[in-house]
Amino acid sequence: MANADDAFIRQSFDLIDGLDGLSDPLDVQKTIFDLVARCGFSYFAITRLPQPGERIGPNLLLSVWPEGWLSHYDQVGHYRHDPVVRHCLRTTEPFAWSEVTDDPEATPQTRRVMEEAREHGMGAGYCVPIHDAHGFQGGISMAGERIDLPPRVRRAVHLLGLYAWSAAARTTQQRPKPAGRLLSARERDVLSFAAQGRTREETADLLGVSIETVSTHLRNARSKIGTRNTTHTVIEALRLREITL
Amino acid sequence: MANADDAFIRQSFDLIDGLDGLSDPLDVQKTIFDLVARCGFSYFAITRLPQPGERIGPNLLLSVWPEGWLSHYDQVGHYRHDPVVRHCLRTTEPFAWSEVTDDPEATPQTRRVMEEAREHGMGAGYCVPIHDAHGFQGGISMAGERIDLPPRVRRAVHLLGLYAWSAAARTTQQRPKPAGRLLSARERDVLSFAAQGRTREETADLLGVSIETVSTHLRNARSKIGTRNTTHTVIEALRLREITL
DNA sequence: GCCGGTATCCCCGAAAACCGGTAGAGCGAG
DNA sequence: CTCGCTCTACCGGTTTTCGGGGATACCGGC
Repeated sequence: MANADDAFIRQSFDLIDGLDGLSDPLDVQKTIFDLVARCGFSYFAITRLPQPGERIGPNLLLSVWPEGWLSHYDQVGHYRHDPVVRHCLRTTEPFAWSEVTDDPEATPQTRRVMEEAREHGMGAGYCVPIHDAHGFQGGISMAGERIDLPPRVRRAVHLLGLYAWSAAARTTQQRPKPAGRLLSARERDVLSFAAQGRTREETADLLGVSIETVSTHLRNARSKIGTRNTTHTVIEALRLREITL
Repeated sequence: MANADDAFIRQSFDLIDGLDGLSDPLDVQKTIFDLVARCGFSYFAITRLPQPGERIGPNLLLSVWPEGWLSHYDQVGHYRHDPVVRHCLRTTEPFAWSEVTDDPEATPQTRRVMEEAREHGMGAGYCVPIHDAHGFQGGISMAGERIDLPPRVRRAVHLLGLYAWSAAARTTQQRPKPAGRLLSARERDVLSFAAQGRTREETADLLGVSIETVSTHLRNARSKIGTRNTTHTVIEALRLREITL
């Protein structure tokens, strides 16, 4: 049995090396599904974290998922109560669904999500949360009637999930990489002053420009980084090392 | 050779399973060092991300690191220019130091960090960035005169890094959590949300209190820390380690 | 020469944050 | 049992920021 496990691990590692070369998302999907199927899973899904109010549907990167379950899931709004999603926000380590269903503070809605999943042929599952420099980003879930993963296979699945995510993200979305510096010198200036608690007016005086100019710089910085207000922008700019204290 | 690699992978997986049982940080350190030494590394360090303005020193969790290099690193303020740290903010995948030193926009300071590292016996290194639900948290670096990691060994090291981090964080932090003695718990809550770009109204909803209460907390936090507005307060609270990202 | 990015400036209405004062309930320490 | 702190909540008025339009000018690259 241990030999079978090691064989699986070897295969996983080979597959991970192979993922880099793929450019068609369907190839990635097929490759991953072949492997998770060998662990006894019938389904898998790689998904981004939906924005508040958004549905899961448009955020699915790759999936082999029960017919109807996804639309039902979105329709009912299960996302907000899904204990698996909740747990992803708390941990970086992969976990079996069964580990989170006996949550002490489980609500009726929470229980309902899991019951209905079972009715769709997903009585058990395993989830790998994905985090990056900006926090929780999504996850990869595998599901079937029942699962039985030996510890070392779990590790391999963990690693597989991480690279599957990268491959899925890479092949399904063509995003212009802001390789170099994201912000202009002036934008960094105004954010530095903002970090010191300066108002736009003060910053304008200190830089010798008008308050509208400062506002424009702040606005452009917001839209570049994709933040919601100045505070958020300053924090993110700090994290991106665009500014220092 | 492939057999040696597989043997290493098996060992790594066994070690990962064993980490859970350890409670003494020195055991963790010894176990990890034994393994990384087998890959040809002479040093390793597991470190948290320092808060802005802080030094690396107090944030090292576990390390076997060249004498003098750390203090020099802190003294010179290398941290702010270290290309390895910079790269950790952009990627979740492990990388060799050599991959980031030929950065097109390398500054003289950046180059100096790497040159001085080489003089301390660390001509090459490999780094596994660590991210959790709150973003970039730290990393584990391995270094030596020269490295040569076959792809599958890299994967194993990646996984090892993730679990080594967990074990290091678990065993080393005896947390006097009331570290934040200046602000109240609620004040820290509202500042954390503010750091995420939430409005007072959103924060009020999320905390289940009225918007006036949130305003009061923000006001009190401002007057306690002596800051000028919310942005300033968040930045200072971060520096004071009252909140984390 | 055109285009994209940058830097500058302008306007205006809506939304949010700030300010200062007030105040009851709860709780733990002295 | 006070005293102090926290958490909660409200009010009215002022200041600041946000959002979405504009505009002009410079510069560098294809």
